Amino acid sequence: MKHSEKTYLDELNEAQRAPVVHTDGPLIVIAGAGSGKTRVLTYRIAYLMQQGVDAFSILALTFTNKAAREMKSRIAELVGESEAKNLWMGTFHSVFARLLRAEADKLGFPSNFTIYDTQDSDRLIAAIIKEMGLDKDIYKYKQVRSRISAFKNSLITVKAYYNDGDLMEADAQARRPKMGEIYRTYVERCFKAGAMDFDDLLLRTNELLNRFPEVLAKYQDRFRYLLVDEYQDTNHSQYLIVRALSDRFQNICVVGDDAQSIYAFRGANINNILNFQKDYGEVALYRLEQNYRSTKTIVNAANSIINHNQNKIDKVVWTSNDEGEPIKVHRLATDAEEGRHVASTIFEYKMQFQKKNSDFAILYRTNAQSRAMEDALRKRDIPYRIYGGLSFYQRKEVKDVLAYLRLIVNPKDEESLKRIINYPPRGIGQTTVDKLVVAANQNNLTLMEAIQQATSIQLPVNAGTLTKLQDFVTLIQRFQIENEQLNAFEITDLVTKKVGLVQELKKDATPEGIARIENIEELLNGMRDFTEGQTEIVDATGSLNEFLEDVSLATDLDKDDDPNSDHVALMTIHLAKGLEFPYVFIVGLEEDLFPSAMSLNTRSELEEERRLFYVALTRAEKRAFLSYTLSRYRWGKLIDAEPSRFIEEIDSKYLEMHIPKDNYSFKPLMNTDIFGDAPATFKKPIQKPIKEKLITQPSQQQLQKLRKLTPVQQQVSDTPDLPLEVGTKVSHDRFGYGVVQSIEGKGSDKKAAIEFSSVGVKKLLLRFAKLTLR
DNA sequence: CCAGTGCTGCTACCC
DNA sequence: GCAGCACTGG
Repeated sequence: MKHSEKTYLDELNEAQRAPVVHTDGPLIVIAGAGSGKTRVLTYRIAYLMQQGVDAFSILALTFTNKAAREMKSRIAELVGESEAKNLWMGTFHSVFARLLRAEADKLGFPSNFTIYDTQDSDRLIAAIIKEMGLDKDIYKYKQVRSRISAFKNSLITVKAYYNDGDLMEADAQARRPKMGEIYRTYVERCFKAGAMDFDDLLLRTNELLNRFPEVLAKYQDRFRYLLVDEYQDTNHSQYLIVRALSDRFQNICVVGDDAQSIYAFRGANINNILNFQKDYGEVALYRLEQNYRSTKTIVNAANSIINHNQNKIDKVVWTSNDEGEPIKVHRLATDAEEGRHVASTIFEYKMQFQKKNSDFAILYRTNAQSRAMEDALRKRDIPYRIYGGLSFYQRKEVKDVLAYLRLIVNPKDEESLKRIINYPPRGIGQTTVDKLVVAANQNNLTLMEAIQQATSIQLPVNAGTLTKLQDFVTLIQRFQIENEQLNAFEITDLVTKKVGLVQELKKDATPEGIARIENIEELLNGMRDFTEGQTEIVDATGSLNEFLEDVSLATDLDKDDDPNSDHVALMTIHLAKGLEFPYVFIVGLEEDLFPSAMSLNTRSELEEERRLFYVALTRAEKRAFLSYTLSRYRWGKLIDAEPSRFIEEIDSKYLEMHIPKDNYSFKPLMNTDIFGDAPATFKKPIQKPIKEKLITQPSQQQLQKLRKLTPVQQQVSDTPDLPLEVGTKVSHDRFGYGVVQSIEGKGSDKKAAIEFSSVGVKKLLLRFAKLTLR
């Protein structure tokens, strides 16, 4: 069903409508959190199309593939599916990967080039450092990789590096004078392997547009309308691409929020948004300041945080929503306690207000914090899903399968070959691979070619090894022939069976081993869905090529949720950008964790952490819960923690503090200053006399401690956090086994109707009933 | 060449 | 607390 133009413009407020109907020329939309910025982008595209702009000439760059998909399907609702299909929409990386495949030959790359992920890059860099005989303790591959990445994101090519005395000097000072050589070798090897890393997708696009004016002209002419979401998070390389493409028509609309810029660490340049008005002439500026997402309390609390930053564009985010509930702040003794507290609060809210699991999100600064949360949720039988972390496609067993597929598609791929040439073991060891690499480099061949020409280049291996190598090449070549006839699913199925990957994994009967086999099965299922899903799209073939492209740029967030599953979401704050949840827990609000210890050196880094906190808080619609601990496990050790400065930065009138007095005793004596000053860890803590609603039932803490001692059967009591809900199976001393039918009342009056197999339904006052879970 | 063991470094985030 | 890697003995 097509909406008429009027209908959907009516769905926007005045501030939102203005940038939607301002079709031509450069414009910037500064959009506060929750102000409907996605809506503006979506409707703007729909509006352009209704004004007669061809879908083919619109390019929209989003921050995640998921955002692109959602926007596209919404546009399809507005203007029709067949039209929306022709839009170019996606992340910078996926859009320009596609463009590069079309133009790859100009840069000397095969059109089916492989995309190296971070791990591939790391392995290649580590190999190069080793081959060059450098000290791996000085040349740490991760540091080298991130430096190379920084070069690329600033458009510093190898040549530019060698022309820049300061850069070389800096590396020499850092005792890494060979940095340039590593960089050069890395670029050469990627090129020879027909591979691009993530940064190359942007760097090579710039190269393409700079070196080939006719290519630039072609795409300038094609993409007459550009839209860029999350513009505050673009890096220099992305900025230059946008700049180049929009240069001719200048119909460019960028949307962003400087207060939500959280990716400077990976090269994002906040100046891109701050300087937009200088970069283009006659820029129209629109502000979206009304927040539709959150309560007044949350919006104002968030404002009070961000006001501590110096570097910002002035804007006032406001809302006409309800006042809402104060933000709760809890102090817990340990990370495990924090987990239990979060889990029981979720449980309590679910019971009291009939909430779904998906109404809750737990946000943390680092992935490592998920464990304590998981443990607690699992004990409470609360379904959850962890987003991010090690993504599915990065798991070892999955990458092994993918390496076969990548090698079939692109036999030059060095990293994939090295990964699987002896997996499953086929008698080709490290020594042989080392010889192969040397021979390939000396003769300027790919590894695969070096094997094929082993005799003529006099590869120094014995006859047995040579046969094994040649058998491997034959295996891959057979697959290549098969691949011409088969779709992605069929070829993968064939590979896993023929190579015996699953048999190899079956040797390991541990739960981890079984999980690995299941992952491979899941990969196959995913591929089946992919191939079947592709049949509707005209120019898609369901080929392995396309699948691998999708996979290398997929993120964990992109994986569709099963619509039937209802779970609590666990993720880092970075990942939560752009999302919203009724109830949000922000955990681990401790100095050195959040703000991260690595951010404390400069003001700008600290300000980025603060923006990160702003992003976290503004995810919440109804209520936010903050917590911190007095000690937590980090790197396997229990370390002391002090409350994050960010808590103090929130205007205290929005807070409700829950600081139990008793768990001061958890502080080790060591931390008391022997000279009698206040303990150093409590530098002006959070005990200022705020509208304190201290916990009225001290039993809660005690109970949690009690539970810790009796983990087998939890004693049910009258605390609001008891894990009882309709359907809970319980056991009673006298009546035996039963199932909870309904719950009424609260506090000490809470009753449950329980159906016992022996005596039928009984209504019990939970204060007295001695129930245990079973 | 391979399997088992000990050591290291990580935990800041993502396409 | 764990994963990935290097080293070593068979």
